[in-house]
Amino acid sequence: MAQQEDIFKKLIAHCKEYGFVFPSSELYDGLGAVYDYGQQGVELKNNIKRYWWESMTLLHKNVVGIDSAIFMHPTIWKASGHVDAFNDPLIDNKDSKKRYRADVLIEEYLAKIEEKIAKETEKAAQRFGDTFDKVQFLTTNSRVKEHQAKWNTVHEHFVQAMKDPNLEELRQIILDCEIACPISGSRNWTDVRQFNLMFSTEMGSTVDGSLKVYLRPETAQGIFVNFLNVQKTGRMKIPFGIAQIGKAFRNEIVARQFIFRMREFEQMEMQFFVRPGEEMSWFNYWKEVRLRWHKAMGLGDAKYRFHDHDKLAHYANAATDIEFAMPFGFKEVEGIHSRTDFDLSQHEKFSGKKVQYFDPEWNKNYTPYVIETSIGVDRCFLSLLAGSYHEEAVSEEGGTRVILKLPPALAPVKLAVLPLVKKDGLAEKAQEVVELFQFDFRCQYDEKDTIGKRYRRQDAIGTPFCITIDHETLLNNSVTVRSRDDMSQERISIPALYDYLSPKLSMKSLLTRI
RNA sequence: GCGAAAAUAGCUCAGUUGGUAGAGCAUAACCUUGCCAAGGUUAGGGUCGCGGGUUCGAGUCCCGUUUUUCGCUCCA
Repeated sequence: MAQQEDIFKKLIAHCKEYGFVFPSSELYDGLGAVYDYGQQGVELKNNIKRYWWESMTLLHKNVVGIDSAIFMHPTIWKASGHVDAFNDPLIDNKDSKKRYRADVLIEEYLAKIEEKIAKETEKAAQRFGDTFDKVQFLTTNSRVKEHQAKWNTVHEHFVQAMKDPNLEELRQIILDCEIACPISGSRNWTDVRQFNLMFSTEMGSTVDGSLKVYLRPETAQGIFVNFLNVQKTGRMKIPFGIAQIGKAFRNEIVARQFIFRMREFEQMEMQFFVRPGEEMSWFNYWKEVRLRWHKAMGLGDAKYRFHDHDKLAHYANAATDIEFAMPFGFKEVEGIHSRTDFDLSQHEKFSGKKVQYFDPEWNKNYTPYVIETSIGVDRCFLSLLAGSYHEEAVSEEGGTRVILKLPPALAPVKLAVLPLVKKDGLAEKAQEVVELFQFDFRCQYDEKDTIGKRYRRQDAIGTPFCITIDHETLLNNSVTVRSRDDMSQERISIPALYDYLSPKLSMKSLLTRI
């Protein structure tokens, strides 16, 4: 594990050194859990997105894409459950380090008082038997009246404090009632804080007339609210899917582990709409399809596994994660959820508009069920880097070769064109080769330093092939093609290069492996 | 959020009881060489994370703060 963490550190350093990922706003000491993609990183990231997009929209005739706005009507987040679920007032016990919902602690306290009253009543009922008058007992017994008074005061205070809600008042109630932590037994509490995981901002330029809008915490809702638009204008028949790639934002309390958990991140989501009752077979279908997509990248099948959820979210009736062997353990890269008809039903309820599908075969309307596949672009990016980073001992002096064994179709730079020497017209010849491929493959030209150094530089960014122009090139128009993974070389004539390289570098080569 | 550690050139680090900020690699230019890193010459690059305090004087001591890492906590 220590060795693994060491590799993780090297990976982060490598990302910065070679222009894959930079900490955001580094010039100003950085911004927590936000990162920028550099010149190599953006290419790799775009290639990942293209691989996903084409696998969804080209390989599945019934999957189409959209690109919805980040800003959405605020009520959408009420319907989805995000506003309520993300707004709890929380308080920490400093001794046990446990975190509680402040309102739950107070409610539990009130429930205890109610219990006490009930017990007193029960005891009295047993003592007096048939002559017991419950109403009279409750209004006259001094101990019960004391409990009742306490309950009333606290409850009134509580309701008042929850209105805005007033966090200081909530804490005061906890202190007044001498509520103790169930674990440590202490009353050493922090302030009550509200953790809202959604970022919000104001829409509209005047302060008074502005509307509070949220930065979407997931892209899925943009698909759900466009379900009818796409279904009707695209004449889509169930089953069909809608795919989307886009940014999402979560104000994480603890954001760690490099780009694994960021406050601003990118998702690739596909919502697949199916008939009620058929969701489980589609769930299993997409599980397998998605796993094959990951494995086709060739990082090693053993690095992936499913993790089925025991505890399901409120909207799901089945859920699994595809986990990848990150340097810090197996971690979720993609989630596959059977979301039932929860989201569409909620939007029907909150919008007041019918969100249903007329099935011509069944000859009736229904709310479709949804299978969701949701993958984090950044997590996929991280898994690719972690899975392709290799160090090889090469020379006797103890030198190591650092290689990113990226899938060739996803590599930021596909070809490096290198003149063996600058003089004798080799540099000019190399430029011709660069121009020959400029519309087909991303090429990098490099004439600086020895040829060995240049090979190493390309290895470090994962360039699959290096083309070297030497003196023989001028004689017979052939070049050497050097492979990244095994350093082997092959002599190919320039006119034959395209047919040699294209099958190895094209996106099609990757897509056909799924 | 709590606790611990760290922060000096692009990277890895050195910097003596507190006394003018260094090395290697990397980068750029030129010369030399040419198929798997580390030939020569020269140059650029740091208000030592930021702010305050102690001191004649702070990279060094003290306080605060920011960022990062680790552990706990949290996690649709």
